[in-house]
Amino acid sequence: MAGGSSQPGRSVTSKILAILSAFETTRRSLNLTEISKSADLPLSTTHRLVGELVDAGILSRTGNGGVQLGLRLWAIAQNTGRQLRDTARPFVQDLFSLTGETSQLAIRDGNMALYIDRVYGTRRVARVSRVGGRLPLHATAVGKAILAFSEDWVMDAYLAQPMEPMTAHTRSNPVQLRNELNRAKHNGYAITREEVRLGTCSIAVPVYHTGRLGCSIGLVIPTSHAANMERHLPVLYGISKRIEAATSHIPLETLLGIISGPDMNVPESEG
Amino acid sequence: MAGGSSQPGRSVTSKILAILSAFETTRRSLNLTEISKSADLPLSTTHRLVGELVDAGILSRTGNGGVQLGLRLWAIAQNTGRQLRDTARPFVQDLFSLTGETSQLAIRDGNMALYIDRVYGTRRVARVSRVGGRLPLHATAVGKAILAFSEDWVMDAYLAQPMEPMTAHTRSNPVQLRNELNRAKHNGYAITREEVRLGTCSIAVPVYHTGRLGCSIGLVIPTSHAANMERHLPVLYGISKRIEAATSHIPLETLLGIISGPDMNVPESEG
DNA sequence: GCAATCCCTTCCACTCAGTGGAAGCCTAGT
DNA sequence: ACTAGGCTTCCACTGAGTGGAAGGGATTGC
Repeated sequence: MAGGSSQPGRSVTSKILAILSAFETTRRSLNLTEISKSADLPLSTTHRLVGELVDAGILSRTGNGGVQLGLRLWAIAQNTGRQLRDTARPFVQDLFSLTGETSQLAIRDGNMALYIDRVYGTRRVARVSRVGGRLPLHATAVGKAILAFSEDWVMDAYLAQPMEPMTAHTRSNPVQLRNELNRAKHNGYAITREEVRLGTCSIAVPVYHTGRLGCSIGLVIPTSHAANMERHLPVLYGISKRIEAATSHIPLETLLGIISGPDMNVPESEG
Repeated sequence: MAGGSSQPGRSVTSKILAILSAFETTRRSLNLTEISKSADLPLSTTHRLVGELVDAGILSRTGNGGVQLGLRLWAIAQNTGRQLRDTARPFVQDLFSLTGETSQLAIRDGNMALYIDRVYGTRRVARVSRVGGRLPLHATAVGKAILAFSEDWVMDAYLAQPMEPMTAHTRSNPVQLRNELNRAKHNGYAITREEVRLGTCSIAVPVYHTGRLGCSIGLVIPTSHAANMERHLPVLYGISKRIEAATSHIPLETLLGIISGPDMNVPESEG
């Protein structure tokens, strides 16, 4: 190839992924040069690949010479984990209607809580989590619920790795966190108080599937009226039970679309 | 290459797209052989590419040897058109809360209505449209609203091409449809009666953006109580106005993520 | 128990699709 | 007119990608 170099060991597939990943964090449109830097590809290669992806509808050009993710990609990706989202959504809506608080559904994706659905009002509120976004398991209520109610090896593996604090209130000490998770396990629910972001608290409960934890649902509540968050527990438990009933006939795998990426892997033999 | 053949003219990119497209229609997981057939690729090539995509998290393996779309792809794709979805969603929810009927938001994607959001209750109802799915513009109320309230060239171009009927009630005659669209334009809303599927009717109104049509919102109503669908018009107009207000500060392009794919193209000079 | 079927995985010699440096363009700013 | 930044085109080279064929492994049928 030109210059004979061609950065060996990189498959075309990995290059395409690198280009898509450039859009994983930002919601802006990017120009060629930015993509080429972010994907660490020569400009001419980026140019050609982006051109192909645009033709395919995976990416699309904006007016001012930028590039962003295309609707075709979005439409294809909508089929991922559709069963869980389609089934659970009305219940998450109910949760919002009954509490008036931002309602969320999350699953575990490796070491992160992946937000699958989110229902909120028109009132403008500071927004950290977003559908498709991830937050560390130890900082969020839905995450703590996932840790507390999964099989023991999940909590053990998670506590063994370093944990970044997000605010001054975030529990990042393994011993302290283990205590809190055990308490959550005993109580049947998890809470956070300004551990993701100052000004908001949250409360979450697990949703089971065939006896194991499937996902978790929770509320995000401004600190100003989070004094007695536990008043929402009856509703949370009720919705959890209803999601459990509505999803029980669907195998867990097709529900979640299987956890992806670098994983806290399931031990080879059963734990 | 082996055999020296290598189906020339197919870029790796196009092969990857072909594999992803295999999942565009089905929600089942597919096995290698099925993918290889659907994408029209040799089995060994499919095997290698699927392997790479699985490693990247774009696809994921299910327990029983199948493959389905991966969460990573879904998470990346969530950034597409996020502004419109995030902004409009609470209003679509309101629409549902106020009417109790399945509420939808759609945009035009080429010759199809692309469903961007959908809010519905827990009651089991027959479901044709789905988020990320497409239906022909002439068969749906949201589609008719899009045709009726877009610039004239859109309707003209659409009526010039053949239209498939979906039920016995679908308008597929261009003259008849043009009359109906003009009537819709005059009335300010569009309806369908069992034109997508027997047993359901629908009503929709346009949502404007800087004077032009941006998207449309509508309700799907079982024929059994669709006698006076127009009773919902005040709510529909109210919600439309509120979405208009909430999105007015966002440029149309970043809202929609630009229409992709083979298009009824915008005429070169302004029409 | 053996053959048939289906599907997945591995191998490997061939070669063309993909490559990326360099040069050329175009627009905007000074 | 000159500079700077970003986009597009060109093209000779070559190793990444290719796919037919053969090998496994599981399941079914008789």
